[in-house]
Amino acid sequence: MLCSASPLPSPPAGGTAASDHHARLRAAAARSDLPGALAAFVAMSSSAPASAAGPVLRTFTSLLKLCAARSDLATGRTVHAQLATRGLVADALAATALANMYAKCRRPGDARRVFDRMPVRDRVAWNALVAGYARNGLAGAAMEMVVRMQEQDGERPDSVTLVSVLPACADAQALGACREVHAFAVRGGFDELVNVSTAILDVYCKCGAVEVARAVFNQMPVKNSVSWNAMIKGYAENGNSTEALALFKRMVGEGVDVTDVSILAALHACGELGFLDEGMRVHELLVRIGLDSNVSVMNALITMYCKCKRTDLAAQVFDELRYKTRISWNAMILGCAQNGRSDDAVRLFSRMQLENVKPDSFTLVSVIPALADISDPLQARWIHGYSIRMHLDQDVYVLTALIDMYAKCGRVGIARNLFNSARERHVITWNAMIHGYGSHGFGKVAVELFEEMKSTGRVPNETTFLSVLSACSHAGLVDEGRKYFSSMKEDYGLEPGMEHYGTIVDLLGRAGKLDEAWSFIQKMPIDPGISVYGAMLGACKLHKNVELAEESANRIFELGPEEGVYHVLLANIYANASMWKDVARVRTAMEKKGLQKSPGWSIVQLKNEIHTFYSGSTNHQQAKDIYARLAKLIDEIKAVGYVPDTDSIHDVEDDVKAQLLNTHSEKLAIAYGLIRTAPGTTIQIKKNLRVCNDCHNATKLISLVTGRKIIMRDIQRFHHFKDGKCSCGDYW
DNA sequence: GTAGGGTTAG
Repeated sequence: MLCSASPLPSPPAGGTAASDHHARLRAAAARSDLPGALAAFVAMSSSAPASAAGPVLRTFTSLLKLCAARSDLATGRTVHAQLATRGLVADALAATALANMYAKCRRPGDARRVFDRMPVRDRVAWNALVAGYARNGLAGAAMEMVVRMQEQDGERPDSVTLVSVLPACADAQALGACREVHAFAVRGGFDELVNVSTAILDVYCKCGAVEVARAVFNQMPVKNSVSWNAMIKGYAENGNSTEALALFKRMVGEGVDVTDVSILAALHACGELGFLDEGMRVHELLVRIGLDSNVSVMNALITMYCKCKRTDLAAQVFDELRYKTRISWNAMILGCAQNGRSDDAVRLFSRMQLENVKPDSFTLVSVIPALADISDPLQARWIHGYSIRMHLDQDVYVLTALIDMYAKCGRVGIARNLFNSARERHVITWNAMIHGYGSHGFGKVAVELFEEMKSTGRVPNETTFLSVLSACSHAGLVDEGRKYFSSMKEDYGLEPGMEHYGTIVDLLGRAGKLDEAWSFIQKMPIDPGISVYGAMLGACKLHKNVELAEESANRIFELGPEEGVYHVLLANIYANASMWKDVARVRTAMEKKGLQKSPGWSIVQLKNEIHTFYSGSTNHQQAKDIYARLAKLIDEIKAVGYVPDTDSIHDVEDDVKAQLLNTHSEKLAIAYGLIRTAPGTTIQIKKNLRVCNDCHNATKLISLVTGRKIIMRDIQRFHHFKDGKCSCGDYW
């Protein structure tokens, strides 16, 4: 059964046809022309007797190599069958090529079967199996094979073995195994080889030991582009984009060949750091070295510009891209969505479909948040149906985005149904659902879900805690919130971040425990940021505490906020206490710093249209009807006890104050919603700021006198108004 | 016949 590869069998007399086929096959294989090679192969096999004039082993192996490169399992199997009829499958060369083919076609089990039938296995065969397991995610098996090749066959691993098994160590996050391989490589002198040392430093990076990797890198006698790239990438992936970029610049400076991979890593780092100028320099460089024809590089360039908040520059690159891949579209859509350009994201998504580019889960995960932001229930339902038609609705990423979207469209019930029907749930899926409940004020349900999550063995992360803490805050669950905050570090070893501290201040502050909130801030192990003092300031407004408000505001102003909201908050707190001089002082300071208060707007969502209202806006087509309806509405709610809350307005007479209040954007939006919808229809409003006290109060009464349910999404959370009450329990 | 770095995600 054993067949030797050499000497080459000579063609039988008159077998010119067979050798012609053979020559054709060799030529096709050399051109990487698999169909051509296969055609010649089949012709040759049928025209010549299998025994004598059959193709020589080398043609088999080169054909198998081609199949492996193209993951063409069907052709690979044909070749396997031909080898079998000739009794060649036990040959070391053929079997190794076969095992390799199966491994590259994602059939490690078949690779193993071929391997097991080999009567004698040499080091190359072992190596092929190790590499096969490693590349198919079977890290444990790959490492085990390295042990067995030594124990079973007495084969010493060589450099190929090491380079093959190292990615498996990374996969398994096996730092210990990596150290072992490293030690072995040093003992055998393999670390002199650039590819071995590069693979070692790469695995150290992937196991989080970047500094060890750097030591290996520094000691390498010879480095090439791949070594530099692995090290740069290592820094970038371990959150050290600064060092990644520095190393990239050194690479350029030392004249090392910059490749597409180096550029990809550099762009990634620039994006992470938001370094637009550096990013543009990399852009120039990549054009100079002709990498602007490389789509992957251009896609990374789009992402870099988006991360630097320059969707305009990204769009320019995108538009000028001659060959766009699906990833180009995905990167651009995501960039728009993450820069608040939800409409553009949705428009691009439509264009993508017009141009017949098939979306994938990445596309949906990018466009669904944009639709969540737009909050149009009709479009929400449409994208859900679309995800189902594309068979992507059970993809965890997509599903999680859908849950989040439904919650943001005010449909927590649908979100929960999706959550329940999920075949697979990641931590983030739980987070989205918990956050959904919290934002709607269902703090108790959020807490129950959190408990269920823990009891089913899921490990919460920082975001889970943020969601559950914020849920507690919005529902006034102070004790639970305190408990979870300490559990974070004690039970899960998670270090609270600025946002967690801010949420606890919010929790305590809303509940009126201002002193406790203040001393909590004083004891923080990290320097409190604007968000923390901002939460404190909000609580001071709610509970009318001027003294602590001033303290908090002063800290905020020292930190240099970019928005005028904090000045406005402080001015309102002074106004409430009738401290008019202070009001004027804060206003002047705000103007001096050139800070502005963003104008408030509300949108009302009708069946398939969205209408935006600004405070006092009169440019709507039906403005007259709207103001008339609103006036009537105010009379109706006054009859059930509405008293305008003019606290937040000053400098003008009382009747003007009431007038100003009555033209708040949310009231206009509600009035329009009432005009345009049938009795009993739920009205859905979205507001860009926090809803004001007076509008909150008025909306409660409007829900009472009209018998309508009103769902209002403000910047903080959702309010469900029904029968004169709000789901937030007046606690927001 | 086996082999190092690699674009988009909640």
